Amino acid sequence: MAGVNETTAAGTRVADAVCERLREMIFTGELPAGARLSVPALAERLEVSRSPVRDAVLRLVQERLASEEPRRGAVVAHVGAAELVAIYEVREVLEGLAARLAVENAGRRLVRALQEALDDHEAATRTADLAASTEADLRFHRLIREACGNAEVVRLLDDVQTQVRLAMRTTTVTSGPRQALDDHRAILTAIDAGDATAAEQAARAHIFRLRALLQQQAEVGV
Amino acid sequence: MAGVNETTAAGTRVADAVCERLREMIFTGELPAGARLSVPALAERLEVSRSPVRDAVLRLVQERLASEEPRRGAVVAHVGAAELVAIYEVREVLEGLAARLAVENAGRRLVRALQEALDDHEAATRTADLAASTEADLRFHRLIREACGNAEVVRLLDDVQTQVRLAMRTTTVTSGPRQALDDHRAILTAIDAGDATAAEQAARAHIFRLRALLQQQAEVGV
DNA sequence: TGCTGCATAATTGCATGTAAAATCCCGGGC
DNA sequence: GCCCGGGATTTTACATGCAATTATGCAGCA
Repeated sequence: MAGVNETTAAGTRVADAVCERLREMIFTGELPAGARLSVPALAERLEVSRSPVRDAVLRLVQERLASEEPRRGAVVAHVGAAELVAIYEVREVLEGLAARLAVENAGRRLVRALQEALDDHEAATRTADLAASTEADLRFHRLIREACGNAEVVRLLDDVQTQVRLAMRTTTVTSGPRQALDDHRAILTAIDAGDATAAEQAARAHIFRLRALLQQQAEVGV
Repeated sequence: MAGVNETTAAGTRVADAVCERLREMIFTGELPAGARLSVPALAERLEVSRSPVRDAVLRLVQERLASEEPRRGAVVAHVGAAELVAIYEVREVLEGLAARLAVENAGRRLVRALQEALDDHEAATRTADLAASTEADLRFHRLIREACGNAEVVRLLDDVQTQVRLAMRTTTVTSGPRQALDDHRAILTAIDAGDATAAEQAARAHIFRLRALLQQQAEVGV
């Protein structure tokens, strides 16, 4: 029942399924930050042998969802407020770059998709639908980075998002939804106008404000 | 003889030694881009069993020194001109960020170390000592990123440098040494003046020019 | 109660066996 | 000459065994 009961799709390795399952367990909190990732224990729990579990845990370490010390095993990584701030400093310039490149590479279709995400976001905020609001927010950012035409940027921002998700499990971060909407509108306006520099500035300003909020909340938390 | 003849230091795993040895083989060209990383063959060559070799190859894949397709093994990654340009777009904003943070965090000691690196770079350029010139160049950039106080930035720029080194094995990139010196002087001047914005701009402009050179050479190559 | 030291148990990291799949080699057909 | 198909060979990915190391539990002592 608790096994890796995936429909073994073509070319699927057990290690991939285990890795995905472990990610899920981490993000749902089933494996909280600091939990030991014992290979034999997980192998029994997931009803597979130790080899694919070992591979999966090593991958999680590489992805920094887990941290390890040699000969002492791996534990679910803990992303603290300080690390999150550092990540947001990086995110600021990467989102700025993505917005600039998106203007240079993309066309009307992007603008329409962004407008739609923004409308959904607005509607979800009005009805206080947190899940839909978060989804539309994430979609807005994903549309921009996937339109930027730079695979490195996409990969790095995906990593950033993963780390942020992990941090959310321990650090509470409530970004003001109204501010985010205003920021997104400014970004869309710049992209719509074809102004790459303005888009970069607006995207950076957006993340800058989120980071300021983070730091503020971290200080209160301390 | 060809084995992993490391002095097995405390806490050292065989897999670590193998990973380091494989990196070395990749960067020296002993394993050229596209070469298959056959686990049994490497295990025999390095005189270890297949397990640590497997772990090492998986890590190289995660580091993107190798690429793999499921069930078809891994090969040494090939970083083409297009990928390198994408990497330099990212590098531009990251070096800019590092320079800005360095101004905000560091003090006189950084300025002195940078001045020294710049002097060495200048001297090496005058005597046409390519190795010393490259070393001083790399040192200048390393000093800045390690002074920035953001572990994420350091890690990402280290990754960038690794990818660039890998690309150098296939793509020839000769950056104009005089331009680099001028750029570095401008960066140092801004840092010395404590002007974070100017430092960010100067660092970005430096990488921007390197990227323009890359694109130019790539076009000639095509 | 709280700490120390030892025996037990569990885990890590490496070695090796194996089925299924991919690659390679080579002769035959067009 | 060039492409296709079939069998031998290699390789991958998983399973499992094992020694060294580390964590754990527990008795004894202050």
